[in-house]
Amino acid sequence: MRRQFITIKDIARELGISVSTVSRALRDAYDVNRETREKVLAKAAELHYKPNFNAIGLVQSNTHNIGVVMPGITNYYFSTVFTGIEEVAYENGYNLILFLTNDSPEREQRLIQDLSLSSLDGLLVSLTSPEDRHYGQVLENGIPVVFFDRVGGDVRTSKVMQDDYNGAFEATQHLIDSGYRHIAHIGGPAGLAFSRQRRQGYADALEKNGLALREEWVVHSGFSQECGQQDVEQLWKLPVKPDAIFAVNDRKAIGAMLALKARGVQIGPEVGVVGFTNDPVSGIISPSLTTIAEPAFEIGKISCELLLKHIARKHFEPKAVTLPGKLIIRESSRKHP
Amino acid sequence: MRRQFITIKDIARELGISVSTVSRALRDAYDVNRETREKVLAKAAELHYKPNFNAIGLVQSNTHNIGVVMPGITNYYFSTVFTGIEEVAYENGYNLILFLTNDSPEREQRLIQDLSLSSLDGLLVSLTSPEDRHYGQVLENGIPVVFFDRVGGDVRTSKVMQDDYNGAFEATQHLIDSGYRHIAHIGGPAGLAFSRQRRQGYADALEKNGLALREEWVVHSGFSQECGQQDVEQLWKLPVKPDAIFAVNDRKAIGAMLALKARGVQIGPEVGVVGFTNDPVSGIISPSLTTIAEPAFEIGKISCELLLKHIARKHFEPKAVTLPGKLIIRESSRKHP
DNA sequence: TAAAGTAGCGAGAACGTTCCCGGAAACAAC
DNA sequence: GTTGTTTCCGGGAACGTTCTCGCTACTTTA
Repeated sequence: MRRQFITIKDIARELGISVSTVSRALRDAYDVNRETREKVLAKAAELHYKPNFNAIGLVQSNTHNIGVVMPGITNYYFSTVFTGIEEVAYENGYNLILFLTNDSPEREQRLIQDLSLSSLDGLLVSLTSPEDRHYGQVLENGIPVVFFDRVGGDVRTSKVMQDDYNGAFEATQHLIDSGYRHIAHIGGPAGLAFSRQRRQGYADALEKNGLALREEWVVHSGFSQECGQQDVEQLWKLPVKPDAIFAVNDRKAIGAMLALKARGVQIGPEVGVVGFTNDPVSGIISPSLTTIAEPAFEIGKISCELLLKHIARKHFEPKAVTLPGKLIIRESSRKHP
Repeated sequence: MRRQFITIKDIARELGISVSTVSRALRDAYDVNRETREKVLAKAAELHYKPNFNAIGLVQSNTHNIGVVMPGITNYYFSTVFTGIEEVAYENGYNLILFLTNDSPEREQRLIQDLSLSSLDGLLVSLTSPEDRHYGQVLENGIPVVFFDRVGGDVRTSKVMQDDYNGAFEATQHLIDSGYRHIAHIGGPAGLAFSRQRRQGYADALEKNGLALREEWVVHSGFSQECGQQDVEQLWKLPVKPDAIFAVNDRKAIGAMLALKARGVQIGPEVGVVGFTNDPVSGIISPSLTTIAEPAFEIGKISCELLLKHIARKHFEPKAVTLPGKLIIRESSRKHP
């Protein structure tokens, strides 16, 4: 069971010098002769020496591990954020330990309880629960946390998110500019901050253009494509039907489009649809989906960079970074060909 | 910089007993009085004790970390495999450290060189390079490796893959059964084993049905959608054009479909298309894509289960598991409506 | 030429845990 | 009352590394 690796003791013995010297030589070169250092480096390479991070972590109590907590990894947004995180982490010699909550708040809770804080230097979190209080204890233990995308409001730390409000505003404004007047909104879970933000952007755009917000045209449910389909079914039971839909994300927008197609509704001319995310699918489907592109990769990069700063400096002042989205106009919002 | 956590020493001191006893009490209950054990457990909970995995790992030289090496995480297949891996790992108390190669063999090489073997109990790998020799050293160090999806042939260890040959055979047979006779194949990088397998399945299905394989109708390039588009451009320069395409994966199939659409070719009636993967997109696009569904989630689960067995038993006999794919018939291969 | 400074190195504790071994106490058996 | 057995607990080494301190030998300064 127990494995045996080359250690600095082996190097020291073979070279007839002390472990202290080997240790110094392998890190900074201070207090060690150039020749000695080169001999150590050569021997280390020859023996294929690999440092034992458990030992280093034990004495330095840092681990070069970063925990990433996400609802899932199978969708475009999160996997792209992760790729951004990975780029920065890899460059800085950090490993990423990925935890998935599967959109279950209970699992998120349990995960944090079980988390071995001593094997983590920091945490990058996109919340599953509507609140972030359970991360307070992590922070108190001196483990920096950076929230991205789904952020909370209770815990004082850095956050990175897209500009949900303005994105939603712009999306809705675009529908209005395209000639639609009866605009519905199919949103995410009502408890989550970004659901509220996007809804607010939608509502304010309506108001600014003198359009009334009809409560029955605003539906909140889950994130999935199926939810999008169900939401449309619900909307289409109403006596007065909308002529456009702003969806909280592309998956729901696509669900909505499928439901509309099934009803024989022409997307674009009859009913306009705008999503949010810019999932690659949105450019492939037919008609292609107008959407707000989220800077997912950037969000991953910036989150990780901020976390590294928190790790490096105990009292790094928390920052809140908001990145703008970008309206991508495609066919699903073209009323007049 | 240095953080302070509750240790078993603190528990021992507060309870007036030795660290050995606390250590025993927190693990198996053998050799420790029930009362003592309960007192320890209570105190540990009260102080919010969390074990230090660096220390445990140092003495036991196991870490409860599994490394996962993949080309990327942003596509459906790999993110789903990862989710399967995560399920098993989480149940068994293992953390996952995810490394991405970005489809760069050099980066894969460098990654393995840098890998701190002492902080890993095992490795789950989908190859980026066409060969697996560089993992030999990892195995020699006593770190079990399990390959999935893109497996190699040199290193003797467990492998988990889908049945590429039969999947490709079935896909091609389906095209023939549907009435297509001039079937082209747009494949992955020629060096990779599964590219060859799928190509062979395609070739054998042609042969079995008495159709000639035309070398100019077989194109090998990368994996991306753009590659699929380019491959079609290349095929459509030929004097005799194919009337069907079997693509090595859905992304290339979709690229091909976009290129065909751009040329005004009707997909289905004029040219049949079959992919491989069953990416969710394939059911959403129009026309929907006929494809071979890969058991991605299952592959993740089984790979991780096998790896855990290798970790538990030094001389666990390597297994090669092949999972069947499943033909999903949709619109893109419907010649006669 | 003596004092002071500096470069380079080694000894040994420390990090938090497990594990091996020895021993005390309690009890049973002769 | 001695011996043996069991139950429970403590001491201390070990894991591989860093880090602090102190020592030697050489160089510089006055």
